[in-house]
Amino acid sequence: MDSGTLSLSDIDGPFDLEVTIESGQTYLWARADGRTYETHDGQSGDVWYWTAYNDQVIRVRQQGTRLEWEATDNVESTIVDQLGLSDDLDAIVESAPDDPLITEAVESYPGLRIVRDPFFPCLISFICSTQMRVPRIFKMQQSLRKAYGDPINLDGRTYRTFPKPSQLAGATETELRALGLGYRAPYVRQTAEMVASGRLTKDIILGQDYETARETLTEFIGVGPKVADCVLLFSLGYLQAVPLDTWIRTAIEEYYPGCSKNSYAETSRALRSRFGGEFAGYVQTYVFHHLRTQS
DNA sequence: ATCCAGGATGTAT
DNA sequence: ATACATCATGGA
Repeated sequence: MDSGTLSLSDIDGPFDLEVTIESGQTYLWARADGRTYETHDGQSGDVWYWTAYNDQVIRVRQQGTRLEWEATDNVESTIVDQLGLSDDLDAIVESAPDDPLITEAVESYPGLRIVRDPFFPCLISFICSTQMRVPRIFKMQQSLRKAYGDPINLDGRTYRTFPKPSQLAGATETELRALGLGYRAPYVRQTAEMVASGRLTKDIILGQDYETARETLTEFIGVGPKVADCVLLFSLGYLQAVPLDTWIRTAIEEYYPGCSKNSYAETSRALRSRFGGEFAGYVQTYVFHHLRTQS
């Protein structure tokens, strides 16, 4: 086991571990206290969160300006990357458009950062997210770990890694339905096969501009434009991506009716521009979380 | 019981 | 290209 502490006073802008992990942008971190996802008890200062993938377990907890970690290896750079700690959040917030909804959303959740989940787990989790409530999406990912992941030990406790592409490709549709995936079961299996085959990789997508990358991602089964945007934003660092989900579409109707166009691509362009362009995905995530926690 | 959830796919036009 | 029905599951 390895461990260490990251000083959060060295990064640009604030950081809040709880709101970052529990704002519905990642379904790959779990609270070590076993409490339900989205508890929002505001007392997560002592709560460890864990994630596991690629034979690696990571535990983190925040205490003020200290981010403690324990892991199977030295994961400092991984944590900095996955939790968006190298983003200049002060500059991003400063550059956000100045309208009432955005300002209120951004000011309500200081330290909310965009995560960079590992590609395959992010892809699978958002394929599972369609027509599904947030807490259940999280439970589905935990079920996939239990059924297909590898047990891995850290400091006397056993965790399960998120399954690798080959592990999920070997699942049957019947098995996946038994885990409660419903009609998403064949999507998950087929997409896992595609990733395992290596004919469409993360690096190919990363070499493409934003809109091309979104089109390419929809080649995966069960991935439409919205899920593609989520993967681009929450895994691949396309911070201009604005996933158009039901919450954001409602916000468009109420606050930005002019952005409502006849296609996903056009509406996306309009809202992306309205949300400031380069970091529109950040704005989208603040607004999404704000709308969801207000009602 | 009926409705709905961070939508995508298949089919018909 | 665009419109529409259909797709499981569990919680309210």
